[in-house]
Amino acid sequence: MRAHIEELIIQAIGYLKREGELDSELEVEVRAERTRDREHGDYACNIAMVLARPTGRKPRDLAERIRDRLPPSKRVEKVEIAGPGFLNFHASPHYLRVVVREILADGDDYGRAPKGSRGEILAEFVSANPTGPLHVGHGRGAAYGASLSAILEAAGHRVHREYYVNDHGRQMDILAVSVWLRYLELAGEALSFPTNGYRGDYIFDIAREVRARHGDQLRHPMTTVMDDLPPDGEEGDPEQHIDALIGRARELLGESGYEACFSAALETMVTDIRDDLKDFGVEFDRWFSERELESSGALKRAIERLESSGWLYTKDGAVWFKASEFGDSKDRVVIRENGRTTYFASDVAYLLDKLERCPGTSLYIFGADHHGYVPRLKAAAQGLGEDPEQLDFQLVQFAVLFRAGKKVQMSTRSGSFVTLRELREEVGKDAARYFYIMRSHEQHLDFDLDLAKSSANENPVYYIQYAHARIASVFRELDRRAQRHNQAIGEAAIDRLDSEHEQALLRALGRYPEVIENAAERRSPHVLAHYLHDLASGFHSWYNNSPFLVEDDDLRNARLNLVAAIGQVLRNGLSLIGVSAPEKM
RNA sequence: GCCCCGGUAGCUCAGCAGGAUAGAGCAGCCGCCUCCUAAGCGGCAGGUCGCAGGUUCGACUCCUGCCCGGGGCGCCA
Repeated sequence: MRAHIEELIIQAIGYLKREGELDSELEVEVRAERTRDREHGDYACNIAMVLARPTGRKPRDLAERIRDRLPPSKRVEKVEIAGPGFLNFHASPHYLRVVVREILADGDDYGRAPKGSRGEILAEFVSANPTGPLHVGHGRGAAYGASLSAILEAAGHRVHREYYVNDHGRQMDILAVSVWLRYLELAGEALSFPTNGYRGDYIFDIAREVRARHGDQLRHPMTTVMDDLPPDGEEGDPEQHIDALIGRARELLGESGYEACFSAALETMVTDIRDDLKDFGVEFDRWFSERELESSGALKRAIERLESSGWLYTKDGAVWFKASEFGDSKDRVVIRENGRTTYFASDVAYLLDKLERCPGTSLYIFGADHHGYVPRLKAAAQGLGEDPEQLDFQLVQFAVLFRAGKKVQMSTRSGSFVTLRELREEVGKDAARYFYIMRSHEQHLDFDLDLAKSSANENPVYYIQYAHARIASVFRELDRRAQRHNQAIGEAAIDRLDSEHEQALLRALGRYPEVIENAAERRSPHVLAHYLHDLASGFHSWYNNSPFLVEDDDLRNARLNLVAAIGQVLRNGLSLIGVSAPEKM
């Protein structure tokens, strides 16, 4: 509808240009917007005020000229000029009639643009290191990424969802060693666990598995393990200690023994994360392994590409990328003095791989703490000879849990953090998904656990779900009365929906496709969450105001059409944000 | 020091590609179940849109500076 109105105005201006009323060179960007006040019709356009300056004419005069030239439209009842020169468009009854029919006909597809009608997007999100279970911070990225991906898809984009698995670096080695040490403990060795090791209980679980599979094969006496290692903790450097321990593990276990610990840890963690996310309604098309970048040659290829364009140089024994040439604050090391590639090198390789596979947009969804990556990845894109505009970064701010009005403290190292799984078990998937995205992702989130768990009216999730359940219950009651909903009769009598509540609901339903579009463009699922809350509110209000199951066949069926349409839109919207639409509560 | 978010009603937040009287939920107060689920509805009350300049016919929205809160700045991952 909005696009339709904009088109009408563009045509009107075109006429005026041809008639010489307006300078044909004049550049105009027409934008219609939803009015806030019903008094102002349904859509308003400020184009007359915008053009007043360059043309040196009075806005109201211009507005009249434009109105006179507007092509007729069945969807527009009247156009008024108001205030300083707004063009106010009132939707026609015809348009409102069509809305319900369209929703009932399209069903689950209502509000969905044709697949592929917009560009292709590769969305990467979560990508948490597989060194431990997901915590509540990852939860927000997961909920946001999944909801946004679904919305983008509904808006017509082709979307690829990817999780980048950091299965390569030092953290993974530390994880493997942690597992091995716990294994040794289980085998009966006495040891003091390194300060920087991973301490969570899940490490024991993995160690038990390793032991079940390999028995005592990987056992070495602690005296050998610790022999001559730099000290840990207070009197030493924990970093040096753990690195030496990694070296020792490789030495004693050999390639295959070490790999046993490593892959047991990796597989267990990735599987655990995958299951966790699946239960959260978050699924990926691809789990992209960092190690694959090396084995597939992508890493080498990316570095060569930077090299051949002359963006690499050697300093202090390391190879650097001239990121500062492209606006990054400093140059970045690609190959370290010790010959190993950096994490950044993998990022560049993964980026190259993404751009080769997806010709559209590479969407990065990061935690806000990663904002420093933005300039360096844009620099990388340019260094590769690609367009940095293809990269889209969305930074998700932190979520802080509150219980009984107090902040819930989290500490990652100790292993006593609140996991996503725990959160899900406590408040449920629906509430968690909704709460995570109900606020703008650019906004810090106070996650109120008590509110999320509350089954009272203050909980917005239940409020929306309740509207849907009530709708289902209306049809159950109809059934109980042995009556049938006749859509055709309702459609013929659609003009009977003339109360304020009904008119407002028709307008709200018609707005849904624009909400999807807007939420997609702004990368903001919260826009949809708010809309659904609004729609539910409109429904509850109507529900209390007038009965649906009335004697009058025409009126009853017309109202049931509207009720069914609202249920459909609630369902469609909720499914995009991963919240269920219950039939009963 | 530099960079990124935010500062709107008592609380949590919408609104911000400039527009017509600044919105919602919660909390507070007052009402509504012989009726399709009261997990609901109606009403009242509540705001110097952090502060100061600037751009504009018009600024919560854009620009600059400052103040306050959160986060980030590695040959770590």
